[in-house]
Amino acid sequence: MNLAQPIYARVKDHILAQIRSGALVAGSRVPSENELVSQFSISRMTANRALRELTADGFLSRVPGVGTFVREATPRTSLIELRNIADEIASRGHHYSSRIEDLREMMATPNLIDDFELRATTPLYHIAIVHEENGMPVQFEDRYVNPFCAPNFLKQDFSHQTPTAYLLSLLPAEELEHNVEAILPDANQQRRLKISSSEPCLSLHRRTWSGGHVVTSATLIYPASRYALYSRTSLGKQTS
Amino acid sequence: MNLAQPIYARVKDHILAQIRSGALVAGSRVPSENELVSQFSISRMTANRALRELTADGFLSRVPGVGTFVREATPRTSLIELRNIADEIASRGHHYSSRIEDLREMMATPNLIDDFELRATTPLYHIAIVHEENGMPVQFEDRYVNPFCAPNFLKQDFSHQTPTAYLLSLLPAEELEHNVEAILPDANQQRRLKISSSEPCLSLHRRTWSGGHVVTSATLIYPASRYALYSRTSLGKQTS
DNA sequence: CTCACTATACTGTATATACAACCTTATACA
DNA sequence: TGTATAAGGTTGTATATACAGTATAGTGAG
Repeated sequence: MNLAQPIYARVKDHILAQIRSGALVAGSRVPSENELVSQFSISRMTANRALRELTADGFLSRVPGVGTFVREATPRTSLIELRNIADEIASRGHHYSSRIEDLREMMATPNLIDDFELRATTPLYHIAIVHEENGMPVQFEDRYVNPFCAPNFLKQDFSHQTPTAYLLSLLPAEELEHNVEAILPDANQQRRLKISSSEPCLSLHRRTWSGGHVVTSATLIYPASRYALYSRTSLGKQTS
Repeated sequence: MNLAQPIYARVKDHILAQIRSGALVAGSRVPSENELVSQFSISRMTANRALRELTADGFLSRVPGVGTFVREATPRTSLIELRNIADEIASRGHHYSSRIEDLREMMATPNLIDDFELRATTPLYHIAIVHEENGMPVQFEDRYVNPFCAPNFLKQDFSHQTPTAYLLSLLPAEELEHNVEAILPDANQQRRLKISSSEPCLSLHRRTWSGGHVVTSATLIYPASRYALYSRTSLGKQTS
């Protein structure tokens, strides 16, 4: 990928890494712009940009004349946690199985170039897999993976480990994007999920970031009669 | 209002106003940094900041060597935030209207007793309202409200303030529960949302807690063709 | 006509500089 | 002691400048 990362992005990563590692906890003071200037031998405008963007992203809070501080961990929880469907099914005491329909390398289409925030077409890995609960299809997973982030993806045995579980074991998910739609299944989806054309489905599109890269982009199809998405969230504090 | 607004913010507002007014539509080219320099007699760094922040906010898309363009306005609802649909529609520069179909007191049914964690049947307030964007129905809201938490609910004028906005102004949301399903609309929903029986819809059921009570329980129906649910989440720390 | 090259425009980043506004602390003065 | 003032550090904004990378249009050679 991009080894020549911009300086301000390296400063952002440095501070984010300290937050994630626990070296900087909520309320901690982060280095001032002038201190960053000395530490990294950069100009104050570059330090300013790094801190300003981290503030816009919700990680920091700045007070003129005082300093910059780590914000309370945002009370936002993803509606859909990154849960492993195999574990989920096992936790209900049911039997999990899967059927892999496709597993190969392919070139990124224009849509995928957008999805992965690429500049030009590159090879991507693709997997299509049907997840089954007691032999009944409950989810169709259509996933693309960035080879840069998971070069050995194609060599994995996905009959014993789901793609989600494998990717999570490789890289921490730092950012998630979800898009949920209601759809009617097309012919292929009807066949895969053994449902009729009149049964609506949830289409959950998820992108996952790690280290500034889009690691994977997946579309998960759930038949409405067999699945719903659920979340319960406590909001520690009210955001302004 | 801040009368002494920074220059870059004025430039942002100027471009946003053009997008909202329709002078700039999706795909339109917005002035280049150098053109903004001439128009506003500012430095290129200031123009760059305005365009860069509008891009980060999702309004613009920039291509090095080519130009800056207005992005497709995707009507997306955050999955997790409690956003006001009227504000959301207004932020797209569209006209919000609503049609109230029901507003009255009623006795809790067994299902509602469960929903509100009650022990016996009690009076509840009910509102049924169709939200419209530029005259087109985009959401049907079927909401029950705990009179204990909002005793004056029935006296409000919900043509000028949505139920969500009113309840949020009364009480902070401390806990949220979401349940998302894909459904096919029944006859009533087809009529209300002006859709066909074969158009799938998202059904979002939300319960909101405050002060240990269930304040409100609402079912929101979105036609699939007009709405999708969206969320993007930064994970400061890794969740299990 | 085709291909390679060039000029141009645009975005992206980085720096040095400047000034304003804000807050805290130390100092001087009454 | 109490108060006003000054100093220094911090964020916030704005500018001028520079160079790199990318895409496109045009130009000229073959």
